Amino acid sequence: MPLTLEDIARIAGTSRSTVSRVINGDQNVSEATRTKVMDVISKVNFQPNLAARGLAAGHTGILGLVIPMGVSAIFADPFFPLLIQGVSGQCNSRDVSVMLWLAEPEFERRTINNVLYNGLIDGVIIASMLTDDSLVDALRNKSLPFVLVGRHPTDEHIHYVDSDNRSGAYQAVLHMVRMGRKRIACINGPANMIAGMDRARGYRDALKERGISLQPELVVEADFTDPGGYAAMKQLMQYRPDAVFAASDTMAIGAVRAIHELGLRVPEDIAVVGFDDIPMASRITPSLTTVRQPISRIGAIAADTLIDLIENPSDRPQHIILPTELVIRESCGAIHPVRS
Amino acid sequence: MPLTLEDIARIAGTSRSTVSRVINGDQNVSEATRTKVMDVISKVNFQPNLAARGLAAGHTGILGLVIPMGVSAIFADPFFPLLIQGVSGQCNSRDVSVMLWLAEPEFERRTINNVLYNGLIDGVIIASMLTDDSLVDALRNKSLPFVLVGRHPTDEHIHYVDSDNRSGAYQAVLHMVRMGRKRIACINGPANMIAGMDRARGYRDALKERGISLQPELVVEADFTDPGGYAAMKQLMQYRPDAVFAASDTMAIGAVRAIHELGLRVPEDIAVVGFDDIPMASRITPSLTTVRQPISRIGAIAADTLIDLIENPSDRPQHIILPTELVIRESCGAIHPVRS
DNA sequence: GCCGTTTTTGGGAGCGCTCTCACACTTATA
DNA sequence: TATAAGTGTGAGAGCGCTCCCAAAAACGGC
Repeated sequence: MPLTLEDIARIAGTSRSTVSRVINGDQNVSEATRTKVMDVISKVNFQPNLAARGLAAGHTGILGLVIPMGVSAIFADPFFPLLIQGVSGQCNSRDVSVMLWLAEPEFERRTINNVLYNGLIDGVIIASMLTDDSLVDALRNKSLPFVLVGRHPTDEHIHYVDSDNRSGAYQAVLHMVRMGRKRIACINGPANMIAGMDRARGYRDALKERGISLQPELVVEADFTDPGGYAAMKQLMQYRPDAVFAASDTMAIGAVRAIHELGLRVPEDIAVVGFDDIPMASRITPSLTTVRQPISRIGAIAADTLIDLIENPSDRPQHIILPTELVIRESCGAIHPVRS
Repeated sequence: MPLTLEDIARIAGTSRSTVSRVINGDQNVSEATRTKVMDVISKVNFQPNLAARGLAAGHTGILGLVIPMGVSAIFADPFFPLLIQGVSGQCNSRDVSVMLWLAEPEFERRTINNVLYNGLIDGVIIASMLTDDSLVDALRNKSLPFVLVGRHPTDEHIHYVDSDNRSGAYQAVLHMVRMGRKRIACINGPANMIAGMDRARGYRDALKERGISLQPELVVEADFTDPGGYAAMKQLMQYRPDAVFAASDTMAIGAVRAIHELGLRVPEDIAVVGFDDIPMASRITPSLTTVRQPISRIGAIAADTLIDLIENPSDRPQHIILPTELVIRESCGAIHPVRS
């Protein structure tokens, strides 16, 4: 049977209130009492009951992390694991616990209610990234603090953390233009994901800036998976691209496989640039030029932002965009000169 | 301000107790009262406060999932994501929430206390797989129900779910023997991980059964990562193996890269078999023969076992070993005949 | 030493729920 | 018709904590 505050108080020869003060770091406790109570606490390894604390205090020190599992394949991508890691790490050092919801579509309705109203969660991080997420809509009308991973396309009042997808894609495509590529294709993410939209925008901006007209047939939409990238590339081949920008490394790797299968070479025949810089990117042959985004840091900052927000609800909307970085390797033809 | 049971009772014209009965599915409520209360609940979208419920009932309907993050690289492997997915899915359908702890070493002490004593968690799934995990030791002396993912090497009273690592490795190695390989190397996992030990045992058993003497220099230990497999393979090459069994696909892929880099062919010169059947296994060239283990199912079954255990603490120790399956592809030379 | 302050402490109320118990009311049994 | 045995309901206590308030102790300045 676990001990209670009252038990500790009895052993330490003081009162429940004082023990509570010691645990919560209240200043108004004499040094003598504090050390005595601390001794008892560590001797019996006391841990206050969080349910009781949550009930009495009105907050629990737990934060929710909601990840959509619509495509279960999405977990094959290292994005979510890294995000979870970032969130969890930051929460650990801020003394906050993480509750994870992998929101499967059929449970979504229940998930929403659980997240919003059960009183266990002080706030929530939503890793949705859909342009029209019903969870986000539901949260907007509630008082529960929340932070989005991935910017919100319209509502300026929503806090979010994202990486600079547009600029990353822009740099990547610009680089290929500079390398002399003329027919640069784009394997885009799904249209209902904001990151996909932003990367497509960067692609278009780069072409436009260089006065290259956009060829609609050179842009195809895929689902961020390897097979998706593979299929998209096969489809693109008929239009004879000499370069391709894929909105994720996973798709880029699929695209490279498709290119090789048709007997063409990367980068000599077709240059390939991905997005994310997953570990695999540097290991495939040829190694993949890609746009690095700090996924784990996004998670950490989202957690930080949310915790600040919970402690200080009056904060102005936080819109944090982390920089991306073009990592040049072999697949874009910049390192090894073209052996045509 | 969220509503309480009392509010619902007032609106429905009944008492707090009756509303509580309706919510918890008590039989002794008249049909009329039940529907009336249900109507109110769904109309105002009432969600009972879980902290209060936890405090009053002594359990919360939350289960912990502890994952060691010692090696952060471990998350590059799809194992944990799939495990999380399995646990989470099963918990969703059993109406239980999941609290995730990525236990970083420096926080481990705190994690242990949080998990064991904070009163929020009804039970915990430990995905440790170390042969000597201090968390497991700590839990053994406590009354908190827990289930291990990965069998426990010594204590028969501990509940666990695991896949049949020994048999999987045994089948894999036996297969290579049958294909005529004479010098079969083994890239093993770390010695302090039980899965690594079991797979090494399967390797040894297969050799022994076929009367092949174990060559110690053909067995090296790596860390389940791709670079680890790559380095291990480089080291093995001096002993001229004609086949290699890697204890994970990730290591196998690293090994294949090492082999190719030295100008040798897979499977013609060296056959390779991995373990796990990650999605990448079927996509690399040559496609990887591997041992499939049902990771997501392990997670689901662990969750199920734990929930049963919480509801019925008197259960006898559950030791569930799920079967593994050899998936034959190109890298072992069984599909395409050896072009020597 | 006395009075006003400040620091430290203890007790009470109450967070929103569950669970036990007692009471009212119905139905079956003798 | 009286008694036993359900069925449905409400009130009360209490889960372990925080927070507020008032009392006690310690401190300072005259």
